[in-house]
Amino acid sequence: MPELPEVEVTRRQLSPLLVGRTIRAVATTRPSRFFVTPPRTLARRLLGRRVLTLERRGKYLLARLDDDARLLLHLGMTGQLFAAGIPGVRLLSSTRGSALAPEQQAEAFRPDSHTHLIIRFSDGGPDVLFRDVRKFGRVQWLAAGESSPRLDRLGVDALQARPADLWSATRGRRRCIKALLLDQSVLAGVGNIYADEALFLAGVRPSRRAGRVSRAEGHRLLAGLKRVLQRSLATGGSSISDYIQPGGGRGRYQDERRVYGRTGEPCRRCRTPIVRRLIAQRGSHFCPRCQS
DNA sequence: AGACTAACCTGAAAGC
DNA sequence: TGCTTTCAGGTTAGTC
Repeated sequence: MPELPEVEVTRRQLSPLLVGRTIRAVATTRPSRFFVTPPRTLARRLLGRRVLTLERRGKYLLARLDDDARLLLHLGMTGQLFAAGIPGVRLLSSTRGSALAPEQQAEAFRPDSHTHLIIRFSDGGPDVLFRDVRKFGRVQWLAAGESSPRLDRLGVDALQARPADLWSATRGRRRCIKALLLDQSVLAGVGNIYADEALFLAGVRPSRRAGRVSRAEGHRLLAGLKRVLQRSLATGGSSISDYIQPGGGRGRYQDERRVYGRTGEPCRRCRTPIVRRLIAQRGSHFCPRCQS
């Protein structure tokens, strides 16, 4: 699922497809929760606007427009932002990424019922598409100066966090450390995969009470978190379920996972089978021997 | 404060 | 084989 690295990879690849271009047409699917701003309103507001910047805040993407309005995007669980006409996207969007037949790889994506937003530009170049099978993603238009509770709630971006940020958030807290890591108001951008990976690197069980995490462990936790986030960024993110890059490529970080989705497989450090348990209402993976 | 639940959504996987 | 049930999870909202 898209977390900080996937969203940042998306931002980097989507930037040149958006920034500096003027919107000529907008096509959408029917109104749904996907559209925080109703599709017709959205289309009206975007028409004729030029995109000035594309930035990331936690798992959100924020496009600034030339009228000082902003377009807020969230990929949710299965969101895919990409350029139209690139080969193979439809097939790559299926889970598990089985091997593709060569003739299928050359097949270009055509908008389907899950393609909720299509943006066309005045330069006639490639369209930008937002596809989301489960519709957990969000699109919202923000007027100039309009605040957004979603954005305002976010804590420090996980890549910018300092040990003191995590330390102060854990002091005296009874909730488990995994829940705290997933709390976007504490560290923005962390999701299930990287929380589990970071906890493994720090040797801390996801079920441990946050207040019981020592200063040294907290330090290791944040260092481990940044390490896995940076490494994932460098490998193009994790293409575990539906994530694809705007250019159609797949990330490779899933090959480097230490615990996430490795239930029953041997721990890479001690060979003990990785355990999966429901913690903080999330599937949580850890090594029962390496993490305490 | 925070644990828990429901809701949203669909396709894959598991169950029968 | 084929139909049915379960499951996955980011975020918000609401209850206790």
